[in-house]
Amino acid sequence: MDALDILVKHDIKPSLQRLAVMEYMLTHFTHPTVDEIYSSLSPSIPTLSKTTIYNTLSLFEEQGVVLYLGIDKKNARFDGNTSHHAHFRCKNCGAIVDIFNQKQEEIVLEGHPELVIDDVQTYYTGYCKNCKK
Amino acid sequence: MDALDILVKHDIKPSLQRLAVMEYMLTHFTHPTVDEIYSSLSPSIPTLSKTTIYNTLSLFEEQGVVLYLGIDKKNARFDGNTSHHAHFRCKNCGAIVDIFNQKQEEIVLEGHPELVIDDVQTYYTGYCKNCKK
DNA sequence: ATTACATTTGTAATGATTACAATTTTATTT
DNA sequence: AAATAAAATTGTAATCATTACAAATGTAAT
Ligand SMILES: [Mn+2]
Ligand SMILES: [Mn+2]
Ligand SMILES: [Zn+2]
Ligand SMILES: [Zn+2]
Repeated sequence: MDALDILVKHDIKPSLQRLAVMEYMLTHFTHPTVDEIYSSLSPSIPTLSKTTIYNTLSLFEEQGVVLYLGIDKKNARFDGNTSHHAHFRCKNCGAIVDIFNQKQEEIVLEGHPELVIDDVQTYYTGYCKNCKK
Repeated sequence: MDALDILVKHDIKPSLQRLAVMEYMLTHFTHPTVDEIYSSLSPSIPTLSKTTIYNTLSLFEEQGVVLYLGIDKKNARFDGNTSHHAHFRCKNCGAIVDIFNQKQEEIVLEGHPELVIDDVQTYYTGYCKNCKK
């Protein structure tokens, strides 16, 4: 399913800018920052504004086509993969990698029937292969 | 174990300000922001600076006596309870409550022997008892 | 008492995010 | 097709949490 399909399916009008951002998120699973997305798209869309990236990602998040990740103290991170998975951030190089863990599936919130759970995010922190001494 | 014991045990010199912050964290498990801690302590320590709160929490986090929580987009949150537990944030009222889940204990990172894991944080999001319609 | 070192404080700088009004684009009506 | 209305984009300014830094204060060692 391509960018256009996803936007249409979520009742998001597929403008040039929105399609470009969606396309980017579907081809870059590096959990990019707003700046990274802007820097990458800006050359091909010279009039692009960073505000549009903020607006677009905010809209995408509301509609559930991207995931907001609060794993990075400094910048917001976004994920085009909305399926259930965890994340790992390397304290040294800052890389954020996906963790597809079968046990992850078992994390259900028992003992708290009073809470309505919409979302779960699990963030691991440590050192990646390249950065562990 | 009181505030002084904890600081001494972690090789943190127990200044008046540090003791006050530690004491606060041991009596308020509301996952407070820097501002909340500052506002609460400021009256009794009139010369207190907000920078000291930042410095102190940063030091405490390095020494592992408090936990940094990235569950809130706006402000950093801190937790005086460093034992293994998850957190839930209500989208409406912003309350952050502890989740002590037995299954939580099972979350071990398999299938990624190349990663050195230092920490895991699980953040649930949704609506609390008061806020669900 | 003097000196060195650690901590605290106040202020200024940083920088990501948001607010907002003007402009441009797209859709609807005449 | 022109006019009008609505939606989206853009640029700039404001916000505000956090950090940087140097001066002041407090504490320990000589
Ligand atoms: Mn991911
Ligand atoms: Mn907690
Ligand atoms: Zn790394
Ligand atoms: Zn609530």
